[in-house]
Parts: sequence; C-alpha cells; structure tokens
Amino acid sequence: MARPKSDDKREAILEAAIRVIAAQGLGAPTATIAKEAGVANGSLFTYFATKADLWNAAYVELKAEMAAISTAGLAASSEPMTALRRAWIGWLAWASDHPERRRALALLSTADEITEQSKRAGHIAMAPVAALMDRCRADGPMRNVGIGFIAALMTATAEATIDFIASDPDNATRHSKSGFDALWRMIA
Amino acid sequence: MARPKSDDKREAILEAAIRVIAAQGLGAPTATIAKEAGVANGSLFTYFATKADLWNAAYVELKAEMAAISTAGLAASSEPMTALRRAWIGWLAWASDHPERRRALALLSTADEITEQSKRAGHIAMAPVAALMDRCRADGPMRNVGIGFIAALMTATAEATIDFIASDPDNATRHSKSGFDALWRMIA
Amino acid sequence: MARPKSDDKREAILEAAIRVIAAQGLGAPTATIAKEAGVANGSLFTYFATKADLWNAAYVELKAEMAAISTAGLAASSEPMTALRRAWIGWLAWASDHPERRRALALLSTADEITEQSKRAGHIAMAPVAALMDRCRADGPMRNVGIGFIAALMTATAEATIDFIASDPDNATRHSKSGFDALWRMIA
Amino acid sequence: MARPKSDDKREAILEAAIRVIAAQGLGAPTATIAKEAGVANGSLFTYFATKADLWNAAYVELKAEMAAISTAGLAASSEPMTALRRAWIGWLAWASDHPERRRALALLSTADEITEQSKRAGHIAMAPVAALMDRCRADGPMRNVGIGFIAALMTATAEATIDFIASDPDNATRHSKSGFDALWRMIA
DNA sequence: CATGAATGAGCGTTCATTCAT
DNA sequence: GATGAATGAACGCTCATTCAT
Repeated sequence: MARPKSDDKREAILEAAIRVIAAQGLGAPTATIAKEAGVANGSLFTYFATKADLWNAAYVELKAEMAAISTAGLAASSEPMTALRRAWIGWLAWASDHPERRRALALLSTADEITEQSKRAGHIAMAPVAALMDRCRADGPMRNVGIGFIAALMTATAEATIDFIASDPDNATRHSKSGFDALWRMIA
Repeated sequence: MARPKSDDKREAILEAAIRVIAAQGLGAPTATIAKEAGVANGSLFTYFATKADLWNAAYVELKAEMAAISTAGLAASSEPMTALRRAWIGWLAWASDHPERRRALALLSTADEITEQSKRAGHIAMAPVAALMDRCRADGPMRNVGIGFIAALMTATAEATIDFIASDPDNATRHSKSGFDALWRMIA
Repeated sequence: MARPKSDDKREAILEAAIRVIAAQGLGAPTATIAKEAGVANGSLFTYFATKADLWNAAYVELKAEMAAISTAGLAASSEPMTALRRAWIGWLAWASDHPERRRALALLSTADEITEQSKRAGHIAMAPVAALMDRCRADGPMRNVGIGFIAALMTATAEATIDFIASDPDNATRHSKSGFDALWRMIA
Repeated sequence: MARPKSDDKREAILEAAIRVIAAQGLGAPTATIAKEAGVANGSLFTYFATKADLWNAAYVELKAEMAAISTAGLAASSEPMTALRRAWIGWLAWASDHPERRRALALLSTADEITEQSKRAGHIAMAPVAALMDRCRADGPMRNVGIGFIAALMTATAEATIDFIASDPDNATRHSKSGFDALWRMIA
C-alpha cells in the first residue's frame, strides 16, 4: 500500500482542530484547521469524512484524555476519599494545564453534531470515576439518588472549581481543596 | 423619542430569536428569526444592528427573566435557608416551565459574541440571590472563599438538578429537594 | 413591496444561462452565469433556488420558444401538407437563426436534472405540431404506429436536417426541402 | 514493447467507464470508474492520461462495436435492400441488447471532450453502412443530397426506432419493421 | 508499474448585512 | 420605518491529477 494513511497526520489534524476550536469556536472553517495542521484543504477529508466526524473524534479524544488523567492510579488506592481526591486533582490538573483543550471540550459538548455514540464513549471512559463516586456516596445522604445525578454534580462542581482557579490561579491549591471539600460534603 | 421604533416588534424578534436558538442552535439564520417574528428580513437589523447584538439582548433578557423569578419575594422572608429554598424553587420552576428558554440561555452562555458587559448585567440581575448566598455561607465551611465561587457552585448545582429533573420529570419534587439539600450541605 | 423581483433580471439570468450552456456545456458554473447576467453570485438563487431549477426553466423556455415559432400561423391553413411544411420551415428557421439556443436545448435535453414535468410542458407546447402530424399520417403507411413514434421521427429528421444545414448553410433552402420531402415520404 | 501495460486492465477501465457513464452520466468521478474496474484510483491515469482521453476511447470503442455488429455479414449479400435491412436489424439488436452501452454512447456523443478525430474514427467504422446507403439511394429521390445527410437521417431514424422499442419492447419486431420501412421510403 | 494518499482549485449554496423602493 | 431583493464573501466538500511509496 503506497503512502499509508499517516497516524501523524491524523493526529495533527485532530490537534489543530482542538486548537482552532478553542480559538475560534465551533464555526471554525475546516480550511483553517487544515492549514493549522499543515495539510491541504482536501486532505482533512481523507482522515475525517465530514466536519461532524472531526468534531466527534476531537470530542472523544479529549474526553478520553481527560478521563485517562483523572483515573490514572485509581486502582491502587482502596480508600474511597483518597481515591476520589486523586481523581479530582488529576481532573483539575488536566484542565489547568490545558485550558485550550478544556475550552474545546466545553464547546464540543454543546455541539449538536456530537452523536450519542460519542457521548457513550465519553461515559465509558469516565466509568472508573463514576464507580468511585458510587462507593463514596454509598453511606451518605445521597445514597438513594441516581448515580447520573451524582456524576452531574461532580462534573458541575469540578467545572465551577476549574473556572474559579482559572480566574485566580495563584490560589489554585486552596480553591481545589475548597471545591473538593464542598463535593465531599455534598455526596458523602 | 428615546425609542421611536416599535417595542412590540423588538420584543417579537427577541422572542423569536429565543425560540429559534432553542430549536436550531446558534447557527440559526437571522432570516429564520425574522420570519418567525413575523417581520421582514431587513427589519431585524433596524432593532439589532448585528446578529451579535441580538444574541446579547436575548442573553440579557433571559438572564433577567430567570433572575426575576428566582428573586421574587426574597425580601419578605428573613430566614436565609427559607429564602434560599424559595429562590431555588423559583429557579427550577422557571427552567422546568420554559425548557426552550433555558436551552437558549445555555447555548448563548457559550457564545463568543456575549460581551463582558452582558455578563455583568446578568450578574447584577442575580445579585439578590448572590447576597442571600453570602448570608447563608457566612457561618459555614465556605465562609472564606470568594462569593463568585459560591455562586458558580450554586449555578452548577442548579443546572445539574434541572438536567436531572428534565430526564425524570415524574420525580421533580424529590430531585429538587435532593439538589437543594446537597447545595445546603456544601455552603452552609 | 420594496424592490419587487425583477422580470428583467430573471430573464437576464435565463438568457445568460442559455448562452453559457451553449458555450461551456452543462458543467458551466453558476457564478459564470451570474456574471454573464450582470448580477451577483447569490442573486441567481433569488430567482432559481437551485441550478437544476435554472436548467429546467431554461429548457422549458427554449422548448416553448421553439414551439411558438413552429406553430405560429398553423391554425390558418387547413391543408395538412402546407401546414406541416410551414411548421417545418419555422422550426428550421429558429434553429438556424439561433444556433446557440439550439445547442443549449440539445444539451439540456440530455440532462438528468430535467424533470418529467418540464418534459411534459415541452410536449404540450409542441402539441399543435403533433396534432398536425397525426392528420398527415392518417391515410399513410404509418397510420397504425403510435403518434409518439411519428413525433420522434419528425424530431429526428428535423435535427438531422438542421445539422446538415449548419454544415452547409449556403444550400439551406435545398436541404430544408430535401428534409421535408423525406419526412413526407416517411409519414404520408 | 508497444504496450507494456496490461491490455486487460485497460479494457476493464473502459468497460467500467461505460457502465458508470450509463448509470451516473458524464459527471461520474474517475474514482468511481476506477473502483468499478477494480483498479486503483491513480492507475486509471496510467492507461488514460486524462478523463477526456478515457471519454474518447470509450466513444470510439462503442462506435466501433456498434458498427461491427451492424456491418457483420454485409459483404455477403449483394441485394442492397436486404443488406441494409440486415444492417438495420444488427444495429437495433445491439441497442436493445446493450441499453447501457447505447446510453453511454448517446451521452458521450454530446460531450465537448470528444475530438474531431474520434468522430472521424466513428465515421470510418460505419463506412460500410454508409457505402450501402449510398447504393440504396442511388436511384431514389435522394440521389443528389450528400451522403452525410443520408447517414444522419438513418442514424436519426434508428435512434427514434430504438427509443420507441425501448418504451414498448413487446412489439419490438413490429416497430423495427415500421422504422425500416420508413427509412426505406425516405431514401430509396 | 500499482497503489492510494496528497493536493488545491473549484463548485453550489448560504447568509449577515445593505439599500432601493 | 418597513420591506425584501441584492450583494459577495465564505463554507463544506469534491475530484482530476500528481507523486511518494
């Protein structure tokens, strides 16, 4: 097979898309993304048949990346609170370290183009954290609500905390702790 | 002659914009909005010089409306928890009763076109609730964090609760209570 | 109504389309047609929602025009052969005088975009000629074949004659007569 | 090494082109043709330097094939009418048996890309039929018109007849006879 | 020579905004 | 001021052709 489809190029397009979405929003032209990726206009469509496909791939990639960092090393620690805190810290670190990626993910999360399948992939990636939350709330005041609700609250709390850290990065650690404590009070 | 143009028409366009945004997203053509409002294509631009202006006006209108309902009757009750619960219930009622408006507001909140000034207007509208939250957390574990953080957490919690109610409307009251209790545990 | 849709402009686009199709074929860009018509790119779509719509309108216009010339004054003469000859001469005159229009019509006739409805409109326009042919063949050797077949033969003969005249215009009259005589031998 | 490239592959591409043109028209992508031929995208251009070259080759191939069938066995019969009828029947049989190929040829005949040279090749292939027609009309009413005119009339009559048969295949034989008789009346 | 990814000009259509009526 | 036609830049996507493998 002559000149096989290059993983590098695919990755370059995906990364360019993330950067361009962060900078210009979801209305960003595919041509801009292609140029940013250093490929020709039409080459983008060799790797992603439609703009929507590219959006979905970017969404899944970002979600998976965020999940990977949040869930790294979770298995090791058996104590729920410690484990959840570890996930929390990972999550916030990713968001703080990659504000562009977070912004792109936030925008993509509102896009109509994101399919149910992509959302499901996102949930699966975050499943370890969801399981952990389930353990944490097992004996607490929220033991009877749906786990989806808990997950939404954790996501919402994390997002609020991240926003807050972004606006006052000097006190990142303190805000992170405040956010986690608030979360813990809510669910445990 | 502060407003020689028809307030009715302006309002019709604004309402049409909200409906159309909810249905079609932020990419909705101005022509569609004009038609939905029952005015001509070009008349829209008599009332809103640009699409971005219309977006901002819709954002501020929705934010103000939501705030008005949330804050109605707050002054009367002096007991903070009762007052906050009242605000909470109003907020959720608005979202449940007007899912279209909530969706439009959610979409607009992510739009690049929304100016700082519009966001400030939104905050001002919600100031009574913010003040109330400030009183609620005064003796609690979050007495030392910024009030903006508290507000963000309340918003996030409310949004999560609303989403959850939307997905299971039969247990709206129960979910509302769970959400409020969680919020209260967080801040008070 | 401000600035009503201009019939002139519609006509200009249609005429431009005919000229451009004759010159460049059915692949001609709408932008070229718009420029040739002296209107903006997008204005073309104010008058014809799609390229296919424009193609159909051009087809019907040309067919009607050709039919109008072919059938002009048919009612007056009661003698079939004379009447048919008159139609024949009109048809050939139109084709000779407007080679561009004939070429455009020939190309459009092969286009997939032409709808059944447009074709029907073409047939209706040519109905007087068809009726005349029906009278002409009534007592001849082809009295038992479908009228559609006769019509196709007349069309084919005319086309061949026109092509021949185009290649040797100096003997137009002679070729026209040869063609008509051949047609008459066939059907009468 | 007049042809180091594979004749098989060349033929496969040509046949694929004919099939695809019949199905999709002259706008068919070369990529579709290549896939239909079972060769790679770019290999098509090893055999035909441009799309226009492929179109011309297909045109000539179809014309030659049609001519071959129409002229098969002509030499044997010395009686002109019988010989012409034989050619007629062959022609119609080819068209009936290969509607795809006929459609492709009809489309190609209108294409701008077909060169004079290709058309000449087509005429040469049909030369035996033309010679036959020349004999047939030698003593008839058309003895003085150009042979090209006669050929065009025969082509046109045949096309009309074929179309008619296609629309009513049950009476193919009858329509074929009607068509031939009409032709004979015209030229002999 | 075969392959299929790479290229980039080009196309039909849309749409925010302007402007003649 | 109201109307809606006019404008033209922009966009997603296609495809003939080239070229690295």
